[in-house]
Amino acid sequence: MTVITRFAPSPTGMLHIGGARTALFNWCYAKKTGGKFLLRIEDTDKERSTKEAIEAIFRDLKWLGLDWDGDATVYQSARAARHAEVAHELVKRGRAYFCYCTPEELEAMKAEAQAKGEQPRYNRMWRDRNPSEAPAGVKPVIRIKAPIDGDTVIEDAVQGRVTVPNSQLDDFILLRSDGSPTYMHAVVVDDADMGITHVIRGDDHLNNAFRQKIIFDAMGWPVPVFGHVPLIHGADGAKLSKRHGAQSVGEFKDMGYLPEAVCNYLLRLGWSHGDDELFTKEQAAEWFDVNDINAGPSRLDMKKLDHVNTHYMRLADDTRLAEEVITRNSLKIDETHKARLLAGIHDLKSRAATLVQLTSEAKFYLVDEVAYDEKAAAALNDHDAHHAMHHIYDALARLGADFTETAIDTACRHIAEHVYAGKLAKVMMPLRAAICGTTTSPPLFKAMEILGQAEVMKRLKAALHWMHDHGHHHH
RNA sequence: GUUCCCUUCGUCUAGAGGCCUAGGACACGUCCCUUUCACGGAUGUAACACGGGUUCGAAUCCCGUAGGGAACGCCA
Repeated sequence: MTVITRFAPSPTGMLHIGGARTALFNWCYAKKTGGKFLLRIEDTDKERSTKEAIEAIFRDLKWLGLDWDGDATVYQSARAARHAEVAHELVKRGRAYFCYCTPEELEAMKAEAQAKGEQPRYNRMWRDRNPSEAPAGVKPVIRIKAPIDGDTVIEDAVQGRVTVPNSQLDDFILLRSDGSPTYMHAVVVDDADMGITHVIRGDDHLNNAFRQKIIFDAMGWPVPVFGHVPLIHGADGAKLSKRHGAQSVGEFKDMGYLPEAVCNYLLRLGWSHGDDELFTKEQAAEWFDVNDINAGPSRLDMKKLDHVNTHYMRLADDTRLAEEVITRNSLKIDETHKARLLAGIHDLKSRAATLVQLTSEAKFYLVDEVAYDEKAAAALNDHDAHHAMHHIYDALARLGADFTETAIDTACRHIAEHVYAGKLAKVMMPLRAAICGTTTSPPLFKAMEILGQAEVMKRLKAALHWMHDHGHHHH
């Protein structure tokens, strides 16, 4: 039997991080078993479904590298006729029936149940009643004949055996009075028609699984293997929501996380293969088993995501990262800037946790005039610094064609040795501030070599002017 | 309210009755390296929710309790 899994998002919003993980699990399982991974858009809620959301789902899945099989994506809304057909077939087989209750009657039923402290449930008044007794002018719905006695049991691949007494399940609606299918019904018909063998989804659907099994059974269709994955929570343990910051894949992308890092992190959240921490989704697919998904919920830990991302930043190709930096910048960038950036990116990428950080730390390669941040300004606004800067300027000017990392290093250490009793920091602090406008940077001498002598001397001169204008230069 | 699910360091987790003095990763502390910040290396703090069973032996099996979550629509 070929394994067929699916991801079935409803396009009512952006692709959620939890949804992405579900997709990842389904993708991995299909890959592992040599099966298929299908995509179905559950757009039966016409009020809330949007074209933008559908496109965002495609975009984000592709960004994550999750390719789906099948000639075309299945749109649930396009299958309404088939859903209705199955519902009527069920009536014909005596497994479902028309119900002519009005919304008012249902409301009364609910109120009565609540008054008695019971769960609001349909009282099955039309289950065995002859349709000839139907009131005129009421369009019926179709309800399933749910079993009345016994238990319904699901062997869940994640949660284990789950049993619910049938007394808890009522005759829920399959087809609305306007002829449209309910979600519960549409899902089953689609999963059956698509040949889905394994349903891996959020555990908010665990309760639905019982109801869905009833439909599968009524049609005599094989019930797929269910695996209900616990939801991802925020750092405080509450359900992920807007106040936790990012929750959609697009937001993680904007925050500068690499797709391979997001995949790795998400896969490791709630699933494990021993102590393995860093792996590609292809590697995970080889290891993957639904049984290894954890039954308990997990929390999003941005610090750990940062760590995973740091790992993949280092592995990432220089050109790719340079392009990311350029597109994330609003600066006017020419060929000289690009060449500097490409030469400097290697040292830069091992220091940044995200593309956003990388972009910010690469900025000094891309500007023509350095702006000093607060700490850099403080470092320059200093008597010794001004003194040192003159020494540096003179020494570097003498370097001429030998403006290499090594030569610069030697020159700076020479100054430190002879003027500052060997304290190299006395030279480095103002120099870094002048070149980068910050108090942190990648290895500075190398960066200076990349910038080139002309650019460096220009920046040193600018720093000297700045120091002059800011007064603390009496020596 | 009813039903269902969950519970190992702060977080993600390993763990399938003896391999557990409970392991790894992130975070945090200390030290080393160092031109800064990182990285890296070393090292340390830190958990089986609670209470009963079963067993020679329980993080692991069973039952309760507490806490957390989910579902109960002519929403998906």
